[in-house]
Amino acid sequence: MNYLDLFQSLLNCNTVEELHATTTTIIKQMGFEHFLYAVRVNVSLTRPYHFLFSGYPKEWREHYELSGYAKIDPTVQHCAKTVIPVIWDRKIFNSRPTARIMNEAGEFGLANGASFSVHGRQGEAAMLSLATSINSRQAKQDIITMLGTAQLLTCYLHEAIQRIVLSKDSLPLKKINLTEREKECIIWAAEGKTGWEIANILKLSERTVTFHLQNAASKMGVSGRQHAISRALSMGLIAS
Amino acid sequence: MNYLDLFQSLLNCNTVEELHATTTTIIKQMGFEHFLYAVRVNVSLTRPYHFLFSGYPKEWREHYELSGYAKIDPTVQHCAKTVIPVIWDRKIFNSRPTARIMNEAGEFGLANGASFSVHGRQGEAAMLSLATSINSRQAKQDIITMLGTAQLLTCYLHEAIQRIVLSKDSLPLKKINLTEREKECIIWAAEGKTGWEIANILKLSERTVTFHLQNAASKMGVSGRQHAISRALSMGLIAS
DNA sequence: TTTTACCCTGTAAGATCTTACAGCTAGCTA
DNA sequence: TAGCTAGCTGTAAGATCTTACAGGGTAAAA
Repeated sequence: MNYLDLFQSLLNCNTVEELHATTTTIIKQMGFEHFLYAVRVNVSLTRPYHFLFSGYPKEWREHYELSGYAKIDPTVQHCAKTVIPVIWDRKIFNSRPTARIMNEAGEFGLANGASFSVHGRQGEAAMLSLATSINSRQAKQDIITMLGTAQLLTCYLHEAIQRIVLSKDSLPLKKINLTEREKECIIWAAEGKTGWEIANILKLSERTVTFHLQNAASKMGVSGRQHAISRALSMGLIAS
Repeated sequence: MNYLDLFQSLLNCNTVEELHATTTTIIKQMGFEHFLYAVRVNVSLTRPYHFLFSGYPKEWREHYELSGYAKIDPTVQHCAKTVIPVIWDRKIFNSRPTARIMNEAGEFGLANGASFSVHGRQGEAAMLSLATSINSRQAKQDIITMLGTAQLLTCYLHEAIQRIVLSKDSLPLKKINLTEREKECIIWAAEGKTGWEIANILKLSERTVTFHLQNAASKMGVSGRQHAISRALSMGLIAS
């Protein structure tokens, strides 16, 4: 089967609902029953934006949320640390409370599965979990066989979410266009240069540097150089 | 064939040489002949750190470098923009100068291939290109079939590079441990708060806030709040 | 017991940033 | 021609940061 065409179809979705339906179809063809995609965007460090795209049983999601499992879930911690996937296993859920998560998940139809990590160029951190209720040696083997395809799905799904959800106006990654000068000034400010130094580097007056930094800050809806620097960095506005 | 075990072996490599040999073996089993992995780490915005891990013909690398192709290479631009892979094709290399790149690459044994993108949680941006000299319809089809596996390889290779190269002392991502207080202070400073405001938020004296920010800055080898903020952000030191 | 890491606080001079006021040029498009 | 965007510059008061000096504490590890 050619999964590539299927994955491409994710990019043609225009609404979250459409994307949900397409994703559901795809993961079923891959032999999974449930999926959960979650992404965190550091628009603000203290109030990051979270988006959840769930194909999990609603009851399990609620229980998971109420129990605060996200804080101790080993798959979440794994995906926060590395870019390689993790296959659900007793070796991973090895402590008392985490083993409980796994057992309870099994009761809700999430017996076997794997979690995949993907990061975007603007610092978004996302993970996709795929699960099946079948609990057999063969099911585990099937997951291993599917690992590459699933990792690829993760990339495509993230790209689709990025386009549909994260890039829309009034949403975290909405396009802010900094001018060249503004970027230059922010970059040098981020390197610890003073206004006077930046003026020398760019052959401008110090006043002009201040001016550009103010403009950049107001475009990003923040006030102050430090805030401007952090916003520009965490939103990937000045990446080379 | 179970590629997972092969990929896991990448993580057991201890030197770059060992990793190179293992990678070469793997990509050959996958039906490719050449590979090129490149990563950029934003230790500094104006002087980012680059690491190249090449299984490309030396002559082609030199020619590519001398010609400044990196600036216009569509695969590089693609990987900088998205997290999904791109298969080399005339549709991608569609302008006069880029078509030339593709033709010349073919002469050096890089006729068909694909490029994969991966980002790390510390903001590293990496790409892996895999290529074969075979130029047939079947070769293209084989690449499509291998796309998932290759994307997974990209993740594992990046993780291995991260461990062997990027995390070593005196190298860009060497471990810097900020204390909780230092992180808190930096985070609030990055949110645009003044020293006095941070003091109020954290129930400290303003002097103490200054103190922690200075400590954090000196740990990171920078001077000034703005520099500290940008370094902490771009090195992922304060990610939640 | 000494060392180490972490945490906390004060004063004060001088450098730097913020924000208010104000005005100029050039190129492009409607 | 008018309106727009981007770029550029000046002055000045007051807020904020930097850096120098100084000092205090707890808790865990060696």
